[in-house]
Amino acid sequence: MELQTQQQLELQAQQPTEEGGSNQAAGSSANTPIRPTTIRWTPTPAQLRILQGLYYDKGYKYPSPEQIQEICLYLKPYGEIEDKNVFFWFQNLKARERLKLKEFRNVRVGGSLDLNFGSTSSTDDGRSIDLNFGSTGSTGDDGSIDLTLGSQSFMERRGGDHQEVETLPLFPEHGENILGNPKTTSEGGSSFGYYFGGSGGYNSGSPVSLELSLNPSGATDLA
Amino acid sequence: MELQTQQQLELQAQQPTEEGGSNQAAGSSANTPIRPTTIRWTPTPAQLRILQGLYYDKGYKYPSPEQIQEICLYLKPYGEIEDKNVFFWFQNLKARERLKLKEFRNVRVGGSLDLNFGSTSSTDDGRSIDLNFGSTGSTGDDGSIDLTLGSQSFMERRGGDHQEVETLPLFPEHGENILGNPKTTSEGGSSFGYYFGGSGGYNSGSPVSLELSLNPSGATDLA
DNA sequence: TTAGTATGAATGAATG
DNA sequence: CATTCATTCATACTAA
Repeated sequence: MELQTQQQLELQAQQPTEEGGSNQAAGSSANTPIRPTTIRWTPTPAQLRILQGLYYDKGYKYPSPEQIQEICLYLKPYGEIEDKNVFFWFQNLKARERLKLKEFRNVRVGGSLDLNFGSTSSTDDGRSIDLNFGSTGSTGDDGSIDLTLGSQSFMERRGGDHQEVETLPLFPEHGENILGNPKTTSEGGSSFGYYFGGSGGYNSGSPVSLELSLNPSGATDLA
Repeated sequence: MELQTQQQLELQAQQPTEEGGSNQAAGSSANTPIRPTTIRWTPTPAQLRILQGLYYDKGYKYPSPEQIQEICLYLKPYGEIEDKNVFFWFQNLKARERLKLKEFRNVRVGGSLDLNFGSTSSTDDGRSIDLNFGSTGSTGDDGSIDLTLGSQSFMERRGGDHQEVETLPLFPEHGENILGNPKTTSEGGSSFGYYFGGSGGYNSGSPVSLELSLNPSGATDLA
């Protein structure tokens, strides 16, 4: 892999997230006699299947918090799970797919590099998660390199591969009001656009004489 | 009910990150061919403590741009930092706290999760896990959701230990705070229990009167 | 055992 | 303010 000098100079205690590690779905499957010493959540096969089904089959790429919760609740019977697990699961899956696509493109340009996808090493039997790349438009290998991704606004916005897959009847929970002109958010608050813009004095009449009274009792603040 | 074994495992804290060594020293240097260490800002422990102290202890949830600058200036000696870092930090913390709370509040789930994707199931894949959930209150455990939301869910703060923020020597304890809610949490440091000021922006001209006394001794930042 | 990989978790950054 | 992207760390799991 493209493992670069992975140096961790600044390490921020990333830590435990006191969550019960108990997994082992109370579910039906009797397999997966995993050790009960799981710190982080590990989706049970059933949960995984369902999640993947939602993502791939149903096309739920961007579940809202409400949906996340529903999914979580639904998955509860299949094993210990929390909202954040679902949340992260979707986040990660999206991120990794995007990652792969990006690498794929790079590889293609470079010439022929070996990339070994697949081999998901899925201990599970059934479902094979096939990652279908080249979802964006043509994907024809006719040699025409069409990186029609550019022309993003001003700043470079990452891959513009938003799903927009299809309009499937998602959760019948509540109709999302799709306003044609959702520009109703009154801005002007703390958008801090001036940080980037760098222009404008923005010295509005907010003379908050904010004074930090610090008692630097020991700058070399021992950790 | 899913009774998760609350096994508080002893987490080894990797390594005590020295705060003094501010990362990303690049920038000042003319041109370091070396790989720029860490593109994005990573708060040093000291900075983190201070920020958390401001947020939790003092209750600064909506720092004005001016305040942000002050904070940033104050944090400078503790490591490389910019205004936008502070801004983002507060934004993110607020957003995530809110999300966290949202999950709690949201106890109302229709339970009508419409995921009927039993497609590849074929006739029988060996597993007897029913993937058909209907909102029709099936007697199964899927339809009936137990609203056992007693435990913390979704994005809990990392690390059970909230660090020793309480001994924040800086920041005068003025009874006044930006939003008027002197949470003044005790040593607990639990962050819950905030009120929503509304999306109207913070109160300009906040009564905060901190005194800025930058300690010129940038010794912390060992060169 | 160690190494490598897959992936959960966390968070800074950014956009609308 | 909400949502999402990107990057990184930490760990579960598998292979050599």
